[in-house]
Amino acid sequence: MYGIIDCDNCYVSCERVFRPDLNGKPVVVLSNNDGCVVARSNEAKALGIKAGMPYFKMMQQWPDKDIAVFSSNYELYGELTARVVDIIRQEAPSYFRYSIDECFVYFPPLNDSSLFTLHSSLSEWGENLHKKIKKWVGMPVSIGIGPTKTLAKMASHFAKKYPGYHHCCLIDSEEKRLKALKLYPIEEVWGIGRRYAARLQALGVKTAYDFAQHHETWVRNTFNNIVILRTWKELNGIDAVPNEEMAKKKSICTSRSFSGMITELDTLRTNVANYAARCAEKLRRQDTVASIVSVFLNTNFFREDLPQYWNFQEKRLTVGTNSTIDIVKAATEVLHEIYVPGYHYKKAGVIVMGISPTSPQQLDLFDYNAKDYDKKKRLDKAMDRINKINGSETIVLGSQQYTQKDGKGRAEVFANAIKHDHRSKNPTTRWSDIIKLK
DNA sequence: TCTGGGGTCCTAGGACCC
DNA sequence: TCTGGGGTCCTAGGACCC
Repeated sequence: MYGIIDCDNCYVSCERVFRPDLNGKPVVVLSNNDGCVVARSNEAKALGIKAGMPYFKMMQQWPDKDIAVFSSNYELYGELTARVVDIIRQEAPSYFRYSIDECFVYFPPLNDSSLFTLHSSLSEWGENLHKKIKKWVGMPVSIGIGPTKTLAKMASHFAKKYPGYHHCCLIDSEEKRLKALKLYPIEEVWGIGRRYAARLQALGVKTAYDFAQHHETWVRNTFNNIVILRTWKELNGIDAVPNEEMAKKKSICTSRSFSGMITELDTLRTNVANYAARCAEKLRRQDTVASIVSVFLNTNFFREDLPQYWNFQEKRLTVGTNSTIDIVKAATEVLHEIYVPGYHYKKAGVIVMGISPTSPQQLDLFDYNAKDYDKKKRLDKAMDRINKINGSETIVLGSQQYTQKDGKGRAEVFANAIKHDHRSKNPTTRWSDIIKLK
């Protein structure tokens, strides 16, 4: 059996941990630059606020509503969800984290597990886990349990929707499985996206049950696609979606939209240097190196009145690296190749690929600077440590600093202007934000 | 005025190998 | 008249997920 633990309205719930006064009120969390709505409380959903809706449109549509608005604060969300995972680790025989707000657990056959000497049933296990996470972290979760991951996901939606389940829904019989399938719209099935849903509906498939009832040959012939076939099997109770071993990432991307638009190469270069440095940090955190560094650049697609430009290029390195200096250098070189003056740029990003383990590493026989490998490694280690203790970007490369000329032509450093007008504090990660009790 | 930021997997087709 | 049989690797594009 599989279980999935899913944080309810994750980002909103994180914000409410330190703002209990917002319980029961409409709350939304925005994307970077306060662009779109990415998380909504149940009250906000009830108002009709859609996921992905631009913030300015929400304000136009509900100008007078008392809606609490937060800029995204990933430092806070990352820390609180890590606490949730810590509890799951203690309570589950084995688990794998699927996303920032979801975690799968795997239950071995019943008689093999001592877990069930403590809990008489799986649903009791789930209800207790919910209580513990709510009490210890303040995060509400929904738990679904079923014979396949797809059915567990389905169960978690029922747990979310119907209070009668006490936050945990269990599909452990043929009768329950069929009942759940009949109540479940096809477009909400895990693995069925917009395109497949439209095709299926056109073929008369409205519910998960309609789909599961079709013969395997029909699915094969209609879609000729192994992914959707797995989903069909899972709905029929056959374990088919491979368990991800939480492998190391095969590509790592850091990209941002700018709050305004950028025309100057210098400013783009500073941004790209920062994204590259973030990629290097992410590589080091999973103990890997990359041998391909790529950069993309685009103008504002929403501005049809302006000329449009998009480009992407990569640089292949002889030796895989996770050194901030190396990756920033490579990214900067690529940027110079794709930058064309005269356009108003809205977004840039760095993607590193060709990822392999840090060791064993093939070095370059003909590289005269080989002695620098060690130096750079120690430098990165020192920087990572400082940034971990004192907060990210406490120490950066010079090329990462945003500067502008003052009246006398001297460079002044300033903070990068990603818009975060409604950002909450970080009481769990910043000394300056610690909550004072009276 | 204002529109996010990450990832994965599969398939078809082309280039190449013996 | 007749023109084999088996592979691998890479890339682009399309689908999906959160």
